[in-house]
Amino acid sequence: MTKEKLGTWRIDRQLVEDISRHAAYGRRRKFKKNTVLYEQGEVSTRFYFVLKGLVQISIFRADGSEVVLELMGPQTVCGEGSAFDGLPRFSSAAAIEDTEAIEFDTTKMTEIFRAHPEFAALLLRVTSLKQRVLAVRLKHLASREPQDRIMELLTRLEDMFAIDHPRGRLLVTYLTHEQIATMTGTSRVTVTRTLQRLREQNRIDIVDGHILLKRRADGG
Amino acid sequence: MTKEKLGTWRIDRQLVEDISRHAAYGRRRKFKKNTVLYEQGEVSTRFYFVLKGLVQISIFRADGSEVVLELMGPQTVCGEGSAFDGLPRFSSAAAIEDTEAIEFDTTKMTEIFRAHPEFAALLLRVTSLKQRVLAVRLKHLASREPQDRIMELLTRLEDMFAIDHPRGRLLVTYLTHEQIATMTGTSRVTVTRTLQRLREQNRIDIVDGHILLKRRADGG
DNA sequence: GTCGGGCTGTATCGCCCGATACGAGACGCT
DNA sequence: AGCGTCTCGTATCGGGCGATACAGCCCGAC
Repeated sequence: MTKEKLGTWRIDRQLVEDISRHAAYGRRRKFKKNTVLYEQGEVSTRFYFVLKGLVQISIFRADGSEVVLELMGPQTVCGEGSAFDGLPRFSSAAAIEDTEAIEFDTTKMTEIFRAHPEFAALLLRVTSLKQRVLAVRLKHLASREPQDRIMELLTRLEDMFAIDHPRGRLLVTYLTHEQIATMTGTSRVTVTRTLQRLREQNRIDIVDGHILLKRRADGG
Repeated sequence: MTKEKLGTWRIDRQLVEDISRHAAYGRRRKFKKNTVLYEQGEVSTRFYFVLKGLVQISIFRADGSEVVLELMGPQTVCGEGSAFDGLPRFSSAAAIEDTEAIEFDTTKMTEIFRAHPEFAALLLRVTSLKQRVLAVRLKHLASREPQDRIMELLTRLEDMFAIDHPRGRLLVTYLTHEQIATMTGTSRVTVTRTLQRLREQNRIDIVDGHILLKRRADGG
């Protein structure tokens, strides 16, 4: 249970059901651990609805360094951005666990939309949600303070993956400091230092290796 | 001509024509300078296709500081993110010039999509393009180096708004150092210093107040 | 057990950014 | 001309982050 690998993204149950209902427009595919779904730079009209496993979405910078955008777990959509705007992939997707996904192709989408306009609305909701998360991340990354950057990630994970705990909310997702560093654009050492500082500020705690976001602003 | 206020966003001509063709689904509205199109936090199903003027999209952080996402000039779309996912606006939009726009409402969209599936595909292209730009910005904001952050903005503006010049590409858009600072999450002083450094590195030049991106890797 | 690898916690050092302040120049207004 | 406003350039100072290095720990492999 502890340290089970989970994603950093989730969509609401209704949306998942709605997408699943349209699964027939795509085809089921399997990706072995450490294989690539798509690669930054290539042009493709395909996108994916992850059913099982874990897919790491990352952007490689000109100097070769990697920025991890998300870890997409089951019931998430990825690759739809570049599939719909027709431009080269701006990110790479690699299965870091054995993965199953439904692969959709946008080339026939206009026809599908005519018969099933609700599927179009659905996809618009998904791309809009992604736009939102990216914008919110950007808001925090605009700050140069590591604490802002890291807390943004933690609160986002709280929204998606936390369970209740007597002293607050416990993050089910397990991430190493190294992973947090690549997702927040800081160094590993700074992540350690910052988490330490947050503990001193009584805002978080570590329980069995997992991060606990303490309830705030209550006399305790 | 110099210092005319322009936006920081543009979409290709074909996309503009396609959207204009569907203008009948919305209604024309005017916004006076310094009025608000929508505000962060509110729930709304409306989005806008700007025809004339200039709209500043910004996110306000918890401490009150402002991160400017974009300046949307004519022939750009804004507000579609929150209009389609149904969640509170993650950004605010304010007309900083007298502005005319077509206001669309998403509530009747499923019906429209049935008759005009190409309109759905169009909107998906637009949201996907926004997702792309946000992701690319994120890639650079992940770096803590002001030079990366600022160069990202400049090259993006180059793609959208530069004209040819004997020594490189001249940015038509005029931005004060202060504006660049709020868009890149740095301080005004650092923008000045960084641009100075870029001039010393012979990567940019200032021509008549406008930034010139010098041609690179050519013996000069 | 023993070894090795991955992760976390610290320490030191250098550097660069942010905060702050002030002056110069451009421009508009009266 | 005189004034105010906006912008850019530059200086000082303090702090904190990145780079680097190393120690302790856990855990799995053998």
